[in-house]
Amino acid sequence: MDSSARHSDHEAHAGCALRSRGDDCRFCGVRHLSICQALDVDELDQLEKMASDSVFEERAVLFREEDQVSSVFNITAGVVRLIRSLPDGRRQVTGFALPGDFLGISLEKAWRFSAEAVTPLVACRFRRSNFEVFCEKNPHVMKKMHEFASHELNLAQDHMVLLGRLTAEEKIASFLVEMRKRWARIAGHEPGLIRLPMGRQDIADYLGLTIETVSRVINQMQRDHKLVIVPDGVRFVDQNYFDDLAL
Amino acid sequence: MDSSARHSDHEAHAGCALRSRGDDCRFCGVRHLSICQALDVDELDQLEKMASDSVFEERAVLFREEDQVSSVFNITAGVVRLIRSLPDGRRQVTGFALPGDFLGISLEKAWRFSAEAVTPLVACRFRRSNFEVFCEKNPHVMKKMHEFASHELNLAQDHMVLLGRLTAEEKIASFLVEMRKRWARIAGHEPGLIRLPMGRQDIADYLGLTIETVSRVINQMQRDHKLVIVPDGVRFVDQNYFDDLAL
DNA sequence: CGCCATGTTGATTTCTATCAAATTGAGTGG
DNA sequence: CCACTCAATTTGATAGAAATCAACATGGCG
Repeated sequence: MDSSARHSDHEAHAGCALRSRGDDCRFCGVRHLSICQALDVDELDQLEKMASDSVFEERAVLFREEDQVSSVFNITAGVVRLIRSLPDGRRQVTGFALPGDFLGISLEKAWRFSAEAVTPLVACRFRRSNFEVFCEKNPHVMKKMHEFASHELNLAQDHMVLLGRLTAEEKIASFLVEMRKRWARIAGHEPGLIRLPMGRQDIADYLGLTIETVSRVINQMQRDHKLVIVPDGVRFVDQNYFDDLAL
Repeated sequence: MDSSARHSDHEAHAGCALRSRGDDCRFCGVRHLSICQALDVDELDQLEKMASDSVFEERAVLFREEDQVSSVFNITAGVVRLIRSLPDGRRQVTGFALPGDFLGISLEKAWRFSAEAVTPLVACRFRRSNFEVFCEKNPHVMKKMHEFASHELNLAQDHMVLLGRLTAEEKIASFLVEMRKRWARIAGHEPGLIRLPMGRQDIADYLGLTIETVSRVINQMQRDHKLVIVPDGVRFVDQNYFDDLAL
């Protein structure tokens, strides 16, 4: 859609060295992480005809809770926050979508959460109606969708334990370990730097804490020489400390 | 399998007037609520050959976290608690399975949570290997499975908001409203009595609270004439109060 | 250089957990 | 039928973790 999506400056902002899909699914940097890993060359061809690259600025809204699901997205580069809001303004961030993650797994008519770009974003976009037909015509794509949904469900249950039963310190440690694992999977190796492109408020809303508590706990961890805070993220100093605390 | 499953005393204990599957899926009391609603007469026949009624006593363990998934279950009568435990004994109840609910939607090799009977229980049991083949041979069964998983995912996100952002009072109100809705769907009408077959500790572990807080909040609601506590459940007095507080 | 959003730090409050004890109630056996 | 037992629940007193309220610092950007 927008060829600037492939420019390296976008990728740098997105906190991810992966290329966007560009014009050819076969060269897609996130294919091995995404729903597309299930597809053979022929299916990939079909899918490519339906796909368009879509670029969003930081803070852009991809869709809002209650909106009709007219498109589904495969994140190519950048980070998205998924938000459920209460009428009085309280927010729960139910997850962060990273490169390779898919938005629209549920095939329901309306979104049940909002999605906002945390960083500049590139996403592979499909019209929902086309995508649904594609799924129903390819049983093993449907199965892969179901596997993704099952995986999401497990992650959601992990997160319930975190929200319901962990202390603030354990929540932060679990979050940092989770981010380290997810970036490692994307990069293909354990990164020295744990990138945290989302702000403190987003982390707080993800962990069921306040921004002050998030700030205090992370800064206390630095004072205790468990990590160092660096621009755009943190670096673990005492790996064991985190592995012991994390869920 | 065990014909005593259909005796009325079991059903009374199970807190549900529904009949078990018995020998014939066509007469199953929870069919319209369950995965089986998607099946035509022929598929129902195939499924019936794979099914066996399975009875559990109160407190019986259906399976534990990490166990191989050798069977999947469709709850016919009674209530199950789904539990994730931390090494130090902290527990999070991730959900309660009621009649019509399916355990084993994810088709992974190992369970990610434990399941224990809260009441005497009747479940329709399938060997996992058979069931998986059945799903893959019937694309619209796979689709129905995926719809169930998507629905679970939405419920999980609702629960994240509850755990992360609601006060104790709001959590209790939301829980009671949730139980009222779920029993209403099963009974086919709004019940006067909201059945709570699970103990206070289970409710606490579901809501991320302590047993003392659950007890205090419910009893305070009674003192404030918002509800009355009755054997096996509660009865709403001030419906508006709950609708206003609930998520 | 100064503005505004974001993040940090400090003081205090509040909600819920914790610790402790009393009460209820279902099931058991005399 | 009633006393007894044990688990579940309720209630009370206190402690503690995180929220709230309030400045203050930082840092990117026009």
